[in-house]
Amino acid sequence: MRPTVHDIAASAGVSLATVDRVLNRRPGVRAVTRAKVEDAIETLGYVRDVAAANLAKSRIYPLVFIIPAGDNPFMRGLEAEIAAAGARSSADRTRVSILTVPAFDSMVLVEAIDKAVSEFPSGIAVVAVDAPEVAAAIERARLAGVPVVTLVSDLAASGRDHFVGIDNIAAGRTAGSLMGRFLGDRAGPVAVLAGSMLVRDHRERLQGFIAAMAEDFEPRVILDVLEGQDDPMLAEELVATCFNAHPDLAGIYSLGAGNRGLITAISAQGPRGIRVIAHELISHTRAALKAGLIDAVLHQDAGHEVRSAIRVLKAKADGVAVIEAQERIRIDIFLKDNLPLEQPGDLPDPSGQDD
Amino acid sequence: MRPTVHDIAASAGVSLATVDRVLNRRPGVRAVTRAKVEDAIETLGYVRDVAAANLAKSRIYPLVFIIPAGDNPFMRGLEAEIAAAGARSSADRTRVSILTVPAFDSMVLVEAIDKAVSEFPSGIAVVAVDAPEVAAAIERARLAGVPVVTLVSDLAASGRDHFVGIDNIAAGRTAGSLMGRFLGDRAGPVAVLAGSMLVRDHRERLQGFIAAMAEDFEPRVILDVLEGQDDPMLAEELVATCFNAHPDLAGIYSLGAGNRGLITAISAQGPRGIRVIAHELISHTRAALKAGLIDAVLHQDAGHEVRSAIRVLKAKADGVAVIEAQERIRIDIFLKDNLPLEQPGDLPDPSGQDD
DNA sequence: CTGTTAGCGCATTCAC
DNA sequence: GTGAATGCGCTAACAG
Repeated sequence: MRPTVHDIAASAGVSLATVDRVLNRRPGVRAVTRAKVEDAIETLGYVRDVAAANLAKSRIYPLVFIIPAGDNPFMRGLEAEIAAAGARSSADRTRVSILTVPAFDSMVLVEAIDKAVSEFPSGIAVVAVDAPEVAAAIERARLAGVPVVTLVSDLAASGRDHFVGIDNIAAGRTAGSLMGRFLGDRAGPVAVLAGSMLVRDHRERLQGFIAAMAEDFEPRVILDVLEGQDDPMLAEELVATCFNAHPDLAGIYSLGAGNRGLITAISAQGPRGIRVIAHELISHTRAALKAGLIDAVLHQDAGHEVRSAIRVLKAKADGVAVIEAQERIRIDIFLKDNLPLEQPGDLPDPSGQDD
Repeated sequence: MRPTVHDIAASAGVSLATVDRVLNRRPGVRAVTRAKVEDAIETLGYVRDVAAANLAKSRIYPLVFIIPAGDNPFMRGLEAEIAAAGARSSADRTRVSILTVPAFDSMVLVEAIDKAVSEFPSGIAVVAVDAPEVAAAIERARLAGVPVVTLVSDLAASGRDHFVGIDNIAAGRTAGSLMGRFLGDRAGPVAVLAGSMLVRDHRERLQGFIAAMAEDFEPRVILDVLEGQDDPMLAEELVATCFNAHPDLAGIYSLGAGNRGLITAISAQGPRGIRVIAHELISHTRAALKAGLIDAVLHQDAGHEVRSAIRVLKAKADGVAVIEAQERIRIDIFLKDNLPLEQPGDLPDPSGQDD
């Protein structure tokens, strides 16, 4: 039987209240008494029953997720996963709320963070915008004692407690490595379609892609990056123009969220054997993968990210350790041959817009 | 505030004990009373607090893992992950024990299952051997009310509650798809190195590989499968012989656990530009990936599998639902560019033997 | 500074 | 058939 507070109280010759005080590092205990108790804890190998503690405290963990608004399907899928976690929240004593803010607007994001902090939640998960004022806001949250994790897009300089997301440089390298192997001896330049070079994820993916292509394969021209602003119309136009300008185009790496435009442009060209690698498995990319229009899709599992963020925030709030391996978000690689079954709640595309 | 048993007792005009009886479907309640209570449960939207219930019951979940003995590094890594979960077991009210049995010996496995069942654990996870007597043993376990999940290797006919592992046909298809793309226009046959065709996982991977190669790419000779019995010496010999017999060999798919022999044989050949795809990320395959001797490694995350098995068994024991998406074991694809950081406890290779 | 007591939500004796 | 009382391991008033 595991030792309980009673056991350590008896062993140390004190009362439950005193044991509780040292367990929870509360003041009002003499150093000697404290030492006796800590000794007993040590020798008995006591570990606190968190479930019982939470029961006694009637503790719930209010958690705030701050994510970009807009019709980016990945973000909407993320939101759906957060909502799904919220529906399960009674089981894990958690209460999650979602704040959506205009994408890429650091000032509004700062306001949202400050507002969230003012309500003293147990933790905040935020899709960060790469700006100093945001880092400062996160810093304020931490000073207020509110754990913060960055989600999907990191902001290391902020001193956030943890980052929940993939290694985007590695993702770019992976795309480059696959592209190099897929192309083999085939000549011709490679195009890169991004959303915006102002976003850290996109920059890092590009950086990794270029590095891997350069290090491991024969020299190959990589065309100037096309910035589609994650807008399907613009992306389609850019890609179509690129096709015309480079009839010998060998491959395309789409590292952002402009995939519907990309797919439209590729379809319009007919089969030219161009190798295509894109990011995020959503309905459009899934269909294109099946149809052979896209060769591979790199992906991050939004459900995993949300569950991980919740586990990590709870752990930080309780000051306990997490299982590192469980919180590592994988760079999933999907070919048409290892597609997971489509599930009802999976990354919906509610607006019928694009990604 | 969530409704509690008190609320529903008050609402139904009965006592706590009666509420408890209908909650736990115990006899001794009149139909009318039961109806009243169920009504209150329904209208108040009561959901039981499992943590509190477990506290009251002082419940722990004894879980038994039955896995193959021997020096297969994947299995030893699996064992390490089970042990790691055991070390954390106090947190989740779980107590895991490990039974190792000789590999591929169905009779001993049956004995182990029956023995485990006789101690009435909360659940059993077993790396199944594909044999009818094993299916029968699993069936007996379920009749005894003990939930069973198959781990890594399935046995669907057994009526197990759940399978924790990857889709091996999809894994084979994925390997085939990658191989086809990696080879491109390059001519030459492809070899397949397996452990044994008596094992279901290996059969399924081969089947998927051949199907994908045939469906999606130009016709290509796939040589007769080499059965290395997961023995490094034999595997090396078979691969070396194959190299000599087929100077134009274009690729090798290693779908079993004979990778050290494979790697030795490839190294001995010097660079011939042969495309190699293997299974399971362990120290040898990791090194070979970095060195460029292997192009890609398909992998299943043993840590995830163990944690999933525990979650599923607990859920089955409590008769509650699992989060499907969380329990789907991915076919991880590793290139040298997306290798996870090597962690101390990761898939050790304790015996210095092989895989 | 330290101890006593009640209670978190639920399960389980025992009476009635 | 049903209810009252006690306790699981822990925290939080409130006394002293």
